[in-house]
Amino acid sequence: MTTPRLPPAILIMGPTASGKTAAAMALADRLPVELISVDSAQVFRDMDLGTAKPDADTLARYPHRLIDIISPEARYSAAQFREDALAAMAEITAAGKVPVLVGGTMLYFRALLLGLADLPKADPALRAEIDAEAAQHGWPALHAKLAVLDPSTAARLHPTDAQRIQRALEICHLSSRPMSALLAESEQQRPPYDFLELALLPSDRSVLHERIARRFDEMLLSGLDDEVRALRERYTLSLDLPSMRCVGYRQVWEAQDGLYSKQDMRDRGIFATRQLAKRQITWLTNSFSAETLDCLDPNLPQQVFERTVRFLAP
RNA sequence: GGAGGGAUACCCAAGCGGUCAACGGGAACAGACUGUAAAUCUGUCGGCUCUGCCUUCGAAGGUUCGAAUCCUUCUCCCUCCA
Repeated sequence: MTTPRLPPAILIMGPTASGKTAAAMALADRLPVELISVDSAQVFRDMDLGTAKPDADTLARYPHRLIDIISPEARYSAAQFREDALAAMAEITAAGKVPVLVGGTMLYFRALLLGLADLPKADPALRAEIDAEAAQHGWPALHAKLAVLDPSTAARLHPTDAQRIQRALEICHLSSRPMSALLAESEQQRPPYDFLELALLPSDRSVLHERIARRFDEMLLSGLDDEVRALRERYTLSLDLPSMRCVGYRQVWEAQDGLYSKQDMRDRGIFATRQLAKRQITWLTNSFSAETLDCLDPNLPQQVFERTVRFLAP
């Protein structure tokens, strides 16, 4: 007796500038699919150029879920993504279509596939308190505190890893249990879908680097500087907001504040994007048992299409 | 033609007689990662037969026990005066 097949879902994962959107559109052209963006930067409204968001026309023809869903003043999270993505997938599946999740935020893919432990959610006030304490005593002091509350987490964190120390302390305070214990108790919960995991990886990283440089120059040419200016006028933003820490936005902002020249800003923007791509690639190759396609192959969209057809029609 | 300033590892840049294979920063490469992830953090980063040795601080000489650091000449770059 065979168990009924789970509804299919397609994952297109790849570093920045790997041609994910083109691949997704190739599917949308010929198959009954709907697209869900898996991108921690494209969730922000009015951040278009720097996040390489598809333009308005493209989005009208190829609607993407989870793009333009929050203000640049707001914060998103992996847990929120999981919830939103699962809701969207259920809707799409109920409508008889196949969800296609496309993007480059590997933590979100991970959260979706493997689930997240039952941890307390972020508490901005508490984080502000912890930040204030860190400003006064330094992160190593907070790391020492954590070593008392949650020795095993402290042991695996470096004393300067501000973000993780903060999160671990936050969990201790909110749940009065150490993060390590909560994680140990959690079970993996893979959603009820039959996933096709595709990884778009470059066979030659230097070619991807060239592509990133070209694309960043295009962003600058098409007015990234003005976009950041407009954002700063329209919203109450600061450099420590997740939106303004996005690659490109941060560098343009700092150049506007005179921290360095336009030329330096370009270089820094390109380097930061390269680092980003590198981290994405590392995640992809280390964390998912995905089928790899070469994102530098000009036939990539066609390959993704063929692979998907084979998957959907066994 | 004259007067100054500068040449340091892949790049920028500190050092100005010994503790210098040479502070920093960037890049590159590797790694960690559970509600900030386009984030945050770590390691390596001249060569080797690697608790030591060898070759490096524009080039060649010199002074000194000892030089990237002082002197001389040369090459190249910048500024100013003609």
